[in-house]
Amino acid sequence: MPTLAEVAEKAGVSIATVSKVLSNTPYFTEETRRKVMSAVEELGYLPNLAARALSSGKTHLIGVVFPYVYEGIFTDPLVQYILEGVEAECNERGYNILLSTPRLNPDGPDENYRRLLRSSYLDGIVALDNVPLSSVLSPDLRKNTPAVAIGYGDHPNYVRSDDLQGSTALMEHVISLGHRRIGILTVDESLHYSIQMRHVGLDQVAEEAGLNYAHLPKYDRGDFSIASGMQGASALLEQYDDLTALVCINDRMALGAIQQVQKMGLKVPDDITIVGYDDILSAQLFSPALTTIDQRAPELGHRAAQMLFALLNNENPDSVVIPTQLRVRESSAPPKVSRQ
Amino acid sequence: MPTLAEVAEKAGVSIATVSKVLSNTPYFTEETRRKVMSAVEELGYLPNLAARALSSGKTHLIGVVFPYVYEGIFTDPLVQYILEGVEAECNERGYNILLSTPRLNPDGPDENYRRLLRSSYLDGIVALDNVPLSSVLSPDLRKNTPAVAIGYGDHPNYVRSDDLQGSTALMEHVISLGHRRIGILTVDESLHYSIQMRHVGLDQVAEEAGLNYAHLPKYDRGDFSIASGMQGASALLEQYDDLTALVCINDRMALGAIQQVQKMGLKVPDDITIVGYDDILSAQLFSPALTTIDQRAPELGHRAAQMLFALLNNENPDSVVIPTQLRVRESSAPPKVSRQ
DNA sequence: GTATAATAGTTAAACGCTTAACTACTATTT
DNA sequence: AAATAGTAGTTAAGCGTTTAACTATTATAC
Repeated sequence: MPTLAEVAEKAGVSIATVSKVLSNTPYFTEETRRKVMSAVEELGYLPNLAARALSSGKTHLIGVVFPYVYEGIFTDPLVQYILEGVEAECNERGYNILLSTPRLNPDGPDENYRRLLRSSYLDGIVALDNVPLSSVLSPDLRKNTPAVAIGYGDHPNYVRSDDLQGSTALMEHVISLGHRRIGILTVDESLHYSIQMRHVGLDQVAEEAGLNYAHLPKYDRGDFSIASGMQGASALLEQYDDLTALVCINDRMALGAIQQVQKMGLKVPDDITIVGYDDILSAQLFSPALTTIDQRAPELGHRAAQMLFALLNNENPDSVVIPTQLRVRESSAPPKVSRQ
Repeated sequence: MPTLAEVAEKAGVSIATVSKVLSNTPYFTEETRRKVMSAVEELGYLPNLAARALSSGKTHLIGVVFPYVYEGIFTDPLVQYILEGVEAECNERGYNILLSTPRLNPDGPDENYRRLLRSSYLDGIVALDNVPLSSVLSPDLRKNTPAVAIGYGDHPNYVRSDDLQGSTALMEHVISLGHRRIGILTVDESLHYSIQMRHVGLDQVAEEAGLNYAHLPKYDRGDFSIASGMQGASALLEQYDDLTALVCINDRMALGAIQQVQKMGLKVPDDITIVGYDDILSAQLFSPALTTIDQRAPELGHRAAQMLFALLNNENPDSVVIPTQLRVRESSAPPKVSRQ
């Protein structure tokens, strides 16, 4: 690959002049520009990005971080949409994306990841940070690099989906339909801040309606998967056969639950209401179509990236909470009089 | 950030010695190692990756490239699985992923992307390269960097899904059920090599069964979306109301087609058979569950990455064609006698 | 007891760029 | 006409590594 020096020689100027022309720093003539550009053209010169990074301290690389919280993390719709949003913003500004998916150990994210972050090789970071046990953006890790968190970690700059408002709307919907015997299908809440927030929302609405949330039948050994939704529904209904509604912490578990109760001979929503959270593609396509919460994930990625670039621009952007949208579809209905 | 020089000073040795210790290059005493390591520890030294890249010529960065062929490219299941497979392999070897999603213009991928590739900043590239109009891995672009293509571009090293075998199996399934009046829902084949291959498979099997493929009713203005599947089904059935089967070029169009024919009062599969290609999550969950082709996308990513690392290791890996698997589900059945 | 080889460490060049500091010249101001 | 400011370009230092070439010391061979 040709270097600045070769271009300079061919153009008959110094390498500083070439650098100036290429970076449009003032003080050169049109004549010089032409000489330089035609030398660049002829040689097919391209700047060496490593050298540029070393010299300028800027890599034009944005880290996008998703902790590896479960197998198949890239099939998580949240991940897809965030990636899409961040990519769009970066592409527009000529930045590249370095994708990192650290494995989480009890003592923090993996070594490679920690080195990467602390080495300040990245110009900025957007991280999905919702795992209480091990933050991918702890103060120690992010101190060298501007960062935006998507989630509930304790960061100065964050973008969040309004899980409280979403779960509130979901539970209000179910209760306003007339349901009182409600089962909850969820996961270990220590896994996720946003799940914790959803619980808070469910709890508040339940209490307001005179239900003791802590005493509602609960299956909390799910892992977000369809299979664990089936298991959960099966376990709950075996023990509490009078439930008229199942509120699920995500769509995949809800879809599993629907399949399971149908297998058990119940009709959704006639015999039992089932609702989810996320509004994945299958939620609309499934029969019955799933009542769920759209957390508008594409927005999360866009806003997070915009905030990061504002930060890089030395502005002081405000953190953002993005409201969700209840999608009422076919899987929820008032309880049957006979089972009520 | 502390540098090698500071570590060297603190440890009382030269920077070359520190470098040797850190890279485990022979010829230092245990005593020296201890001094160096404790200096590293105390200062919290981390290598400057830009400097390392400049000096060594290796960035430890693998480019993963998906051309931006349509909006929402990251929700494409193929993309997700490939990303997942490549990430797993890179993570294991301590490489990072640079994600690039070039926009395609008639005269090639966008400028930024071309500069990135030709600048040889990446140690290697895995690219989804299936767009005839504009390769993201043309000889000109990849000449500086080892690369593996996923797709049908003319590359020395590639991984492909066996679209010919997949489409053959799909069409054989439909025809062996007894269907003769078959409609095809597809997209402009100039968009995609793998779509072209699927057409070839459908064609061969049709001809073998005595059907003239070119004369089969065809809707080819789809764009992979559910909506275009609905449109296509509607358009075809309006003109040819005696069709007993619709073969769709991907699952999302197939799911759209099913919804459309149901809306028109037809039952799937009783009145009409509909099959897809891809085996996305919704294909299993949909009711009726979709008969389709599983192209085992996770394998594509894994194999491509393995091949790339073999290349980096100066081996001569063979290109790979990965067989697909027919998934027979509920949406296909023999034609009704009355409509046959 | 000398030649040879192996070990331990240092020096300094190289990677290719950015940019502060400088020179030299021309144009403007007073 | 001298002082000042602006323009065009050069020189050289610096970014933080890696690594080839070197020196110095110690061990081994004969």
